[in-house]
Amino acid sequence: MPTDLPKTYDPAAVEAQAYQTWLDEKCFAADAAAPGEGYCIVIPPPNVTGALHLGHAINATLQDILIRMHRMAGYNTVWIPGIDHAGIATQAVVEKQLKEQENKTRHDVGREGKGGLVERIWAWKQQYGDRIINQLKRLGCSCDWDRTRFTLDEMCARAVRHTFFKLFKDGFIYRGKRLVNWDIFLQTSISDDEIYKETVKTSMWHIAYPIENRDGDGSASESKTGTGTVSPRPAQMIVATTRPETMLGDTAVAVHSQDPRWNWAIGKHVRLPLTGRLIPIIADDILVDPKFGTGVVKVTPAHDPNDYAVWQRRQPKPGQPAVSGVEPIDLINILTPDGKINENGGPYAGLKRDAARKKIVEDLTAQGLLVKEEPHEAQVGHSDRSKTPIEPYLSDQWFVHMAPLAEPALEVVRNGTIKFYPERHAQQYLAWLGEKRDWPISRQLWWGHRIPVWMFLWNGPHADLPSDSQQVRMELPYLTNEQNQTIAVQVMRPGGKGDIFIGVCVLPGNPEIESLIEKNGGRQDPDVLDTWFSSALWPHSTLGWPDSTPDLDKWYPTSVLLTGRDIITLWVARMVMTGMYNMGFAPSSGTPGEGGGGGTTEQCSPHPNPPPEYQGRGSRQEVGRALGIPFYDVAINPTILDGKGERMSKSKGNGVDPVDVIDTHGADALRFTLATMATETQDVRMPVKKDAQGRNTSDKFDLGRNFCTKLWNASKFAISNFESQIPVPVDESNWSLADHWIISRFNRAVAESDAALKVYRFDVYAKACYDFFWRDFCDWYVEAAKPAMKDPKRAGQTANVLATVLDGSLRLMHPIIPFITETIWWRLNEVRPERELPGRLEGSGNTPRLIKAKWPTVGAFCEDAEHVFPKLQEIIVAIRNVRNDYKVDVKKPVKVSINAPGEEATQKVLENRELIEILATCRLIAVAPAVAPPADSIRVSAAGAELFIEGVIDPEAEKQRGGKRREELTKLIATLIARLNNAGYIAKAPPELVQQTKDQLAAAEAELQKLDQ
RNA sequence: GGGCCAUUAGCUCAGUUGGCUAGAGCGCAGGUAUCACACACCUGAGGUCACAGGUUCGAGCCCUGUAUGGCCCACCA
Repeated sequence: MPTDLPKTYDPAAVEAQAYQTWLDEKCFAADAAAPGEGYCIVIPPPNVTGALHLGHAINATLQDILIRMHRMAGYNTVWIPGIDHAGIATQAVVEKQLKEQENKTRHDVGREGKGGLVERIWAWKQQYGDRIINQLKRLGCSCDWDRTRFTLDEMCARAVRHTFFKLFKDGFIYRGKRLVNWDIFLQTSISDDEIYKETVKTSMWHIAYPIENRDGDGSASESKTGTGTVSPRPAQMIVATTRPETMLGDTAVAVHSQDPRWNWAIGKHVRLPLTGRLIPIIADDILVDPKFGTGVVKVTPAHDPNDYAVWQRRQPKPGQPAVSGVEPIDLINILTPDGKINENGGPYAGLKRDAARKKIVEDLTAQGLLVKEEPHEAQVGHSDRSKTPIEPYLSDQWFVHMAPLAEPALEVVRNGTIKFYPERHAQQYLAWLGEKRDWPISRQLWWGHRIPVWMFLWNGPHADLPSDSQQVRMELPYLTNEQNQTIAVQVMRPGGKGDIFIGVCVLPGNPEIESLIEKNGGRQDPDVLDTWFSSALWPHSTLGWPDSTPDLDKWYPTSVLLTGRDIITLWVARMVMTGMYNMGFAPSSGTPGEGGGGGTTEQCSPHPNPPPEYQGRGSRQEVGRALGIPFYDVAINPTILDGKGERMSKSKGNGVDPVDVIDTHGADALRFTLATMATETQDVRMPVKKDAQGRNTSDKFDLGRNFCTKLWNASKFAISNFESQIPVPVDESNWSLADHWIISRFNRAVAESDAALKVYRFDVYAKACYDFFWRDFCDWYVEAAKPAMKDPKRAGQTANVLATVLDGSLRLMHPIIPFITETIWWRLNEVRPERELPGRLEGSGNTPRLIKAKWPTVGAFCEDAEHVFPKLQEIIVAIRNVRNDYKVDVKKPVKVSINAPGEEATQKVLENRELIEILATCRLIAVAPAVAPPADSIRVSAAGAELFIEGVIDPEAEKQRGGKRREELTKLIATLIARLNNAGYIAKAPPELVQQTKDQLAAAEAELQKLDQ
C-alpha cells in the first residue's frame, strides 16, 4: 500500500482506503472476553422508513467520537449498530407506494405470503436498511457490523416476547376499551406523539336541543337568581359544535352544577334532534366552563376524549353502588373503522363523515333547529403517517400499566444514577414519566411484532367465570403440566361489558403449544405491538437478553445514550423502565391485573436480586448494574434546522443527505463541522444550498474542509522534513523555547479535550483541536521550526519535537477526523517511526493503525515557556502591525531596536532573535534595558517592551496611528482610575486583583507619556 | 394556560464558580503568488451583550419584570 501523501488532499480516496483497511483488519470487532473496562454504546436505531439526514449524521458522528476515543484509551469498546422497523411509518410508506404504483390497498395483496404486504415491506427494509448502513459507513462509523440488529429480527423478537410474557404474567398488561386516535386511512390506532395539528377552516354550528318535560317533576321548580327574580325556563338548550355529525352519538348534555341558568334542568332530559333519542342533562363541573359559550356541552363519549372522561367519571367503581347524581351514561359508537357512520347512526348509516356532516346540517336547518352557523378555525389533529384527520375512536386495545414501572425509572434520574447532559433535559423526562399514563401498545398493523396472546371467547355463564388463573388452566386440559409452565393466562373483560375472553400468552420457542391452542379454538390476536415496545428493549436485547450472555455481563449497563431531545419520552424513558424491569428491578407491589399470576417461574434476568432500595451504597456503577438501568448517561444532541430555522424533513425537501456533503466536502469535514456545532444550545442552523450537481450541501462545511486541508498540508510539510533526516536521541536540554512551548500547548489541548468529552461538549473538543493545531502548531510552531530544521545543529531535536507533536495531534484528532489522520499516520510511521518525548509527550509510537493507537495522556506543562512565548508573539505581531500600517514592502526587512524591561527580558529576546527576525521580517539592531530611540523611528509598546522601528517614516500614517493609540490609552486609564478610586473595590476585591489594576494603570500611563514625548 | 430554552459583531455561534481592553468561524476592508497550504498567509474594521429595574466594590453571567422568537405539555365545547 503506497503511503506517500499526494500533493492535494482527496477525501474520497483517503476515506475509501482507510475504511476498507479498518474493515479488513476487523478493527471495529469487539470481544467481551478481551481485557479493559467495558465501554458500550447502542446506536439509536434509525427508522428504516428512508435514508439518513444530517440529524442522524450528527448523532452518529458524536457517538463515533466517543467510541474511537475510548477504544484508544484502552477500554474494551463496542458500538452496536441497528435499524428500527418503525412499524406504522414503514407500513405507511409501503402502502403509499403500493397505492401509487399498483393502485392497490393492503387488503388487495393480503398480509402474509408471496406478494403480501409483509413480504413487500421486508423488500423495502432490505433496500433502505442497506442504504442506511452504507451511509453510516461513509460517515466513518466504527460500529461492530457483525452485531447489526434489526428491531424485528429473531433476536429482538425473542426479547420482545419474553418481555411481553413477563409483563403479562405480572399483570402489567391488560386489554381494555379505550378512546384511541384512529387513523381511518391506515385503520389503526396511533399514539399521541404521531399526531400533528393543522388549522382547518370550518364552522361552529349552534344546534337547539329541545328540553323534555321542562316544567315537570324535576327537583328544582324554579330557577332563581340572587335577586330573587324568576327567569323564564327556556324550551331548548343550545349547544355549539364543530362536528355536528357526532351528535348521533350524544348520550348526554352537560351543564355546570352552579350555573343558575341551567342547574334546574339537571336530571331532566333533552330530545336529541334527528334520532329522537332521549338523553339526560347532567352536571359535570370539570367539563363545563359556565362562563364559556352557552354553558351547555353535548357529550359524545365514544368520539371525544373529554367526553370520554365524563363517561369514565360516571362509571361505578367495582363493588360499589352507583352514586346518586352521577349515574352512568351510555357510550355509543357511531363510526366504522374506515370512518363511515355505522348502524347506530340510523338513516345516516353508511355515509362518510363529511357527507354525514353535510346531510345533518341540512336536516337540522330544515327542521329549524340550526340556530346559527359561524366561521371557525379549528386545530384538527392529523395523522403524521397518512396525513389524514384522526378520529377519536373507541376500540379494544392492549395497554401496559405504567405506575409500577415508572416509579423506579423516575427515581434513578432523580437521584442521579442516570444523568442527563445537558442536565435540564431531565425535567422533560421526569414530567412525562411522572404522569404515569398507561401505554397503549397495540397497533392494527401488519408490520411488527405480533401480540403473542391467543384468545378464547368465554361461552359459559358469567357466574362460572374462573376466579383465578389456576381455574383458567382447567379450561386448557390438553396442556401438560410442563407445558403449563410456559404459558400465562388472563381473563379479560374489555370495557367492563360485553364479551369475555380468556387470553393465553405463550413463551417464545413453543410453536407446538401455539398450534395446540389454535387447534382447540384459540385465535392469536391479529394486532402488532407499538414499535417503541421493541426499541424500548434495545440496550439489553442487542446484548443477548433474555440469555445471560458474556456481552450483557461485560457491557450492560451501556455507557451512554446519545439521542435527540424529541424522543426523550417516547424512547429514553421506556428504555429505562423496561431495562430495570428486565435486568434488575423487580416491582414488589404492582397492581395485579385480572387473573394475573401463575405461569412460569423462569428467571429472565441475570441480576435476580437487586437491592430493594435505589439509594444503594456503592459506586454509581454498582448501583446502576444492580438496578439494571440501560445506561448511565444520556447526552442530548442538538436538532439540525435549515437556514430558516425549520426542522429538516423529507417532505419539506430541506433535508440534507450526509452522503451529498461527503461528496462535496469529505466525511472528515462533515464530522468536524458537525462536532463544532454540537453546543449546548438546542438547535443548529444550517443554511442549505444546492450545488451544480443537484446535491444539497452547505457552505458551513467549508470550516471542516479547510481544517482538513490545513492538516494535510502541514503534515505533508513536516513529513517531508523527515524523509532525509537521521533521528537523534531526545535531548531536552537542547530544545528551543518554541519546542517547550508547543509541547506544553499540546498537553493543554489534551487536558481540555479530556474534560470536554467527559461532559459531552463536542464543540469544545473540536475547538481545542482546531485552535491547537491551526493557531499554535501551524501558525507559530511550524514557522519557528523552519529555520531550525535547516540548521544541522538544531535539526535533530527539532525533528524529534515536530514529529512527536504531529504524532500526538493525529492521535488527539483521530476520533473527530478519523480518515485523514489515519492516512497521515501511515506515512508518518514509514518515514519517522521513532517518536517519543519522555515525560513530555508519551504513548507515541508506530502502532500500525492509528485507530488502535493510544489516546494521548496529559504530559508535563512548561509554565515558563507558556509565559514567555506569548510575549514574543506580541512583539512579532506589533512589528507586523507597524509594517502593515506603513505599507512596508513584504520582503523588505525593517530595523528594530527593543527596549526590554530588565536583563532577563533582554536575554529572552536575544535568545529568540531569529524567531522575531524571521516571523516579523526585521533585523534587530539593538536590544537592551535602556536603548536610546534611534532617529526617525516609530515607537510602539508590546509585552512591556518598547519597540523602535526604523525606515518606515510616513508622517501622516504615524499621526493617525499615534492618535488612535492615544485615544485607547486615555479611555483605559480613565476606567482604571475610576476603579481604583472606588473605596469598595480596594476594600473588597482580592488584593492581587487590585495590584493588577495598579500595574496596568502604571503601564498605560507610561506608554501614554512616551507617546507624548 | 403550564413548563423549558434562546436573544452577544453583518451572519452562525462560544463565553466555565461574577473579576485583565467580551472571543471564534464565515463575511467585509487592505496587503501578499513566500520554496506545506490562495480551501492559504499577514493586518485591520466591526459589539449600548434584546429592554427596564435590582443585588454587588464589580454583571454578558445572579434576581425580578417586559419584549421577541423557538420547543415541549395541556387545550374551550
